[in-house]
Amino acid sequence: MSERDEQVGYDVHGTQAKWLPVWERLEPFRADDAAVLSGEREKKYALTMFPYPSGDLHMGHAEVLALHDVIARYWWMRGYEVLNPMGWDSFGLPAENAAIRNDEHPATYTYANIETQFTSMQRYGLSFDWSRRLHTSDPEYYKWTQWLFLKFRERGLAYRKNSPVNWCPNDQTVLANEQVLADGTCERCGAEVTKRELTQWYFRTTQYAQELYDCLDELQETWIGKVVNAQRNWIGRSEGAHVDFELHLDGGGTRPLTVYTTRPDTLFGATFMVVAADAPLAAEICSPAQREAFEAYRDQTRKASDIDRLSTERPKTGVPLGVTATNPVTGQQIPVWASDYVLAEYGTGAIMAVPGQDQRDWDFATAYDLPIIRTVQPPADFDGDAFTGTGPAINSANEEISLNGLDVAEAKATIIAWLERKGWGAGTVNFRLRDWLLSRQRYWGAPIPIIHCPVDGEVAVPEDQLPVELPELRGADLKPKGTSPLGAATEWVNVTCPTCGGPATRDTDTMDTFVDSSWYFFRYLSPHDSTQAFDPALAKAWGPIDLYIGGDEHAVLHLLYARFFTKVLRDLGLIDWDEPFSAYLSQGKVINNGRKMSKSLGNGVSLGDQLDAFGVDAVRLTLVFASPPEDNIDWADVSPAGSLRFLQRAWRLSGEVTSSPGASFADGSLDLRKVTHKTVHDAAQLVESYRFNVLVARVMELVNATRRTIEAGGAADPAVREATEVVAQLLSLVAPYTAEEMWERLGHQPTVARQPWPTVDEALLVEDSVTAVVQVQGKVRGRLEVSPDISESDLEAAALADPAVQKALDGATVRKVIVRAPKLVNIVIGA
RNA sequence: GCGCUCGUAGCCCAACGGCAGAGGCAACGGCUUUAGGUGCCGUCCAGUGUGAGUUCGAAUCUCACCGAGCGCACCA
Repeated sequence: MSERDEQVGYDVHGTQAKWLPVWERLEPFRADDAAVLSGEREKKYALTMFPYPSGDLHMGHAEVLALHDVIARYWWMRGYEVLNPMGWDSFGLPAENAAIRNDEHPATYTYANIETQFTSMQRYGLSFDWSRRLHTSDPEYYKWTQWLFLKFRERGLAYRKNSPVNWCPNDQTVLANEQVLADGTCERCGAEVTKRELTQWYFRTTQYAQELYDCLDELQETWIGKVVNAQRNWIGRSEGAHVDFELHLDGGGTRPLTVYTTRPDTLFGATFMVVAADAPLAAEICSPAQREAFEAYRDQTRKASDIDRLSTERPKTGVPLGVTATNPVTGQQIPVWASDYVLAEYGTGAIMAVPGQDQRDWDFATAYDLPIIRTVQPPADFDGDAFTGTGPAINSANEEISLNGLDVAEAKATIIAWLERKGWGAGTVNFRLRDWLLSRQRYWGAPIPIIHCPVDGEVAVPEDQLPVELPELRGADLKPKGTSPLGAATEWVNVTCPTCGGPATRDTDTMDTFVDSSWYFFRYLSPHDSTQAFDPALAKAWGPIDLYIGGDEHAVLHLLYARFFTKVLRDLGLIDWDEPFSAYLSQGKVINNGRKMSKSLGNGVSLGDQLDAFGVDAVRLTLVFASPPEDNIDWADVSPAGSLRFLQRAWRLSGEVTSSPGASFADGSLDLRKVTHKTVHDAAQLVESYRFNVLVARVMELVNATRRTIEAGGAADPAVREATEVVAQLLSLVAPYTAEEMWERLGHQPTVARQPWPTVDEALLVEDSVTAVVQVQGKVRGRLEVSPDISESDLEAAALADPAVQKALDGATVRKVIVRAPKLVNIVIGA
């Protein structure tokens, strides 16, 4: 016992040491599948993002775990059967880099850190069902990651293609689009990402683009808005049209050149075309005369990094391809150019350029002196370049069709219908979302279960041979060399083809670790099942997840991938719901002095130190109380010492209650009982709307009210016992050790956390009297104590009779009286 | 440039369209204490970023602007 503990009487660390083993023995939070399968109890599935084992837990973990635990514990108290599992996302690069540094196996680092984090989580007093613990790097787990990959491939949702891909020169591996930040750097290490042409595995996420987009509407209400918004932006749905131009090749002959445009209404203003310089199409159609210039330009653009390329400040450059195309509405021959401002991977990799209505095309046209035709009438005072606003169409007619005078929306519909009739185009929808590149040239991940055979090509590893386990490599074997380290394990690589029995080789890439985490919440359902990835009956019973809590950094990455996996699993017939996370809440960051905590700034706060100094409960309380969950917490603004003081005040109550357990609360004093029941009533609403910080404030009020009653000589009042028991119960959501200790001191058995939610006596929620405010012209001029069920006419009469109100009225004419019984009267005066 | 979210006491944050303050931190004062710390009691502090609008009434709804955070961005 520290000196401080001795003086205040509350032994923080002793209390922790006392209850932790009791809870381990009682296992109060084990989820009962049978109760849910039988329908005996309603289910709740609480999930928080599982951590990567990169060392011990830090403040960020502490926050999300504390928030998450409030809701899980609340559900238990409300009588639900709660599935609240935890595991580790344990494949990934840090372990591999540590293994190289220390000349060891990545598993050494990984599993040591898992044990450290597990111990810390246990001490942190969380309501996890530890019997469902999993690690994605266990062969028992990644066997099913591989199995799912094969299922996806059977449906054509996993495929290999050659394409320019994002390459991180530091991590020596390819990256998915989602892992490259907006500034062209690696999401993981910050290195500048370059491009490489490689044959890689992809998941066909684009096949689900429309559904992933549409379902966001139903998530709008229950997900935090900015995440839905981020996903909408990332999927990037746009409506437009495909338009076919006839391309005249240099050697004679024609071929169609299809473009995607969101502005088909401006087709009459298309004065040239641009093909992405790095698209194969550009090389195919380039005339011999322009070939040399084109190739020089193309090679130069390939060398440019994304950082340069993405700069919108950069002047437009390009080279003519020496061919022309026919504008289908004007019949004009327009030149075809190659440029790097058109992206090969978006749309068809070619555009119709309408400089009159598109600033990029305008810039290009002015740089190369190409014609500009306006097809939308700008306002008289418009003095910009391209006019991208709406207005009537102009210069847009031929013998067959005229758009002139139509507004943009009408013109679009008209021209699309016409193009469709002519067979020259069609309205279409396009997405920014690309397929998910899942291959990685690193060791510590799930091997891709494919065998390459010179005879049979790509062959799936037969299901009964899964998992394809990682070969034993360590230390220098794992050094990045631009190709997968697995390639060096020749005994592992060289196999016989499952189809023809001839010599063949394994695929040497591993899967992106985001694949592992895209389905872990299914594995929690039956984590020890060796016969299937998960039990569909349990998925039906427990799913979908009722609340998912995690960090914003996964707003598009993990959350989008997990949604994609869920939809595919549904189409595989394994589940019957469409979205994995019914509600999503993102927690803010824990910062210090306005800055992100970091070693270089020297402003890091050690979770372990805080726990040692103030105890688990005070740290948890501080994190929950500091702000709404999604706001950042600045550790400089909060007071764990203040939290500890409050816990001590609450704890002290439990020692001063002199009535016996089981005392009839009905005999207690009404004033305190009303506060108690109102607090319980409001607490439920506060938890369900995730306003945990306000919940804590309300418990503080209840403690204050109870203290006042005791000071007034009410220690034996049953209302004091009732209030203190409620404090213990509500506090168990946030400060489980203190709550359990209070519960015991009040004469009860553990665990307080599994006590049913206190019953609210509705009669106690009704006030005897309320203060009605009387306003004159919206300004408060008087107050009346009235019965809560006073009639509107009585209240109006009382208000008008009030001397203070009479004075304020000063004989003026009452024009109108608004009565909102029992709380408010507003008197409107004047002519 | 487009989009989403948010601006309330010195600070963190509350407030079904109806009295701007629930709770906490900090500060200050008192009591307790040899002292510091702890504890208890009390005090101080804003008219809600700015400007319009809707309304009997706006922190709350609408619009514009300013500022902050986040997402997307040469995506045609």
